[in-house]
Amino acid sequence: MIEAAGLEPGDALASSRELAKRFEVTTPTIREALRRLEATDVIRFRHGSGTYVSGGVNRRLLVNPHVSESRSESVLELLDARIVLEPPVAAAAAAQRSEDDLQALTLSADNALKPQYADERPELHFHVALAGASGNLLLRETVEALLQVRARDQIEIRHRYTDRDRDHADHLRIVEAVRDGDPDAAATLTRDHLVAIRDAIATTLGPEQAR
Amino acid sequence: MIEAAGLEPGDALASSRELAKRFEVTTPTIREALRRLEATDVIRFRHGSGTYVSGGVNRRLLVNPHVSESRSESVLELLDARIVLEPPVAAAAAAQRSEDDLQALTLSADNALKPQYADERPELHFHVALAGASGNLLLRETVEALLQVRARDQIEIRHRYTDRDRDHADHLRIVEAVRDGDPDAAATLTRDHLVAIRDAIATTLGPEQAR
DNA sequence: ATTCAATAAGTGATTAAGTCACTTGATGTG
DNA sequence: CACATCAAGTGACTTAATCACTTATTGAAT
Repeated sequence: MIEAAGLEPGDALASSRELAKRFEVTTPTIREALRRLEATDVIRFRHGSGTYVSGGVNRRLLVNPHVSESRSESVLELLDARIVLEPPVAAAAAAQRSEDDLQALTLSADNALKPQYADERPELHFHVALAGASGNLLLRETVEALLQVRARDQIEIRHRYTDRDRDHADHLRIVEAVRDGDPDAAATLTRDHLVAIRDAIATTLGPEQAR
Repeated sequence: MIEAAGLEPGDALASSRELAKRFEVTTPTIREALRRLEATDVIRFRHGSGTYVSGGVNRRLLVNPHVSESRSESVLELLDARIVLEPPVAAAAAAQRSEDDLQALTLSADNALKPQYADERPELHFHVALAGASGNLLLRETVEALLQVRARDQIEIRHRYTDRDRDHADHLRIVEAVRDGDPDAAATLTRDHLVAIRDAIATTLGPEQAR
């Protein structure tokens, strides 16, 4: 129904009672269906207000909200994965980038200085914008999903361990490489950037957790 | 509760009625909670039998089951993404592989000839096993998730367009490179392998959809 | 002794009608 | 014009059932 009506994030759904009538079931049954959609962030409930379409409608990859962090491994595992995956994405961006992508990239590089927005507006996150510049939506979504893994830790890291000026400088260098259409440089700079973050965290956590 | 009890995939949960008592809510409310868990494949219902823990408990990345394929892009987008992401994963596997990984890899390379199992037992899928050999669980999960995107199409492709003998030969060469601990070769062979599949599909679909 | 159909208990699926909690915009007052 | 009040609409949840399905047990026929 959301698709047929062409609803976009922010739009309101009909009320549970209306939906129940329309689909000829009772409200508890409708709620079960809606709860499933809620779990994958397709919709969101706002008590007393209504049910609204959320960002998940356009997101194919997502992080399982029901897997607790205690069940998953260290933050370093995540950064290791990013070190493997993101450099080639940066290279693809350098090979494919359009004018619009470059603009969005520059914008997000500046926004990196105020990380509080990045959590709500993923498109402003530098690494997401970088993946977006590859022109492949799925790559962008993959990076976006990875950044949601252990999101709490990642925010913590950005706020505490990261040298923001250095981060910004790194980002600008990557943007330059992408603008120049230099895939190798983009990949190398991205790798170095992530390795630096990884090392900073590894030393902070102490050598015993560094694998 | 699943975590606290240490339940694993296949284990049964208490009945809705029991859960309702235990959490001091009524069954419709319990059902809403369970539906959320169902949406991310943490549990699965079997009418008349019970509710069982499913594979999603250990899966951090997953494909949104509520985003229809019509809303997403072409299969080629997916293969392009895999061509970017999987070669470096193969390289990481060549750098890190353990004896166990190599054994699992060889096993899955043989199983590639009977693709029907791959859909139910992801660990037997060659590309998943390859990512697993990197030693990084998150990389494995990422590849696993990508293979779930447009799963129907991918099965179709494996069954119709793929030259199984050639596939198998490609896989064996990749295994060799990983065994030799040669990251560059592993990456190149993986890229070539995926590009070959991409090209086969692109020509089948016709040039008009090849971007 | 074995096989197999009937059965009963347990489980998920859904209904029905209602109450409570919260949000929001309209209303009216100071 | 600012601000408290109110009412309608919405999600959240309850209660007490019934229906549909699975499964292990039972018991009769082979």
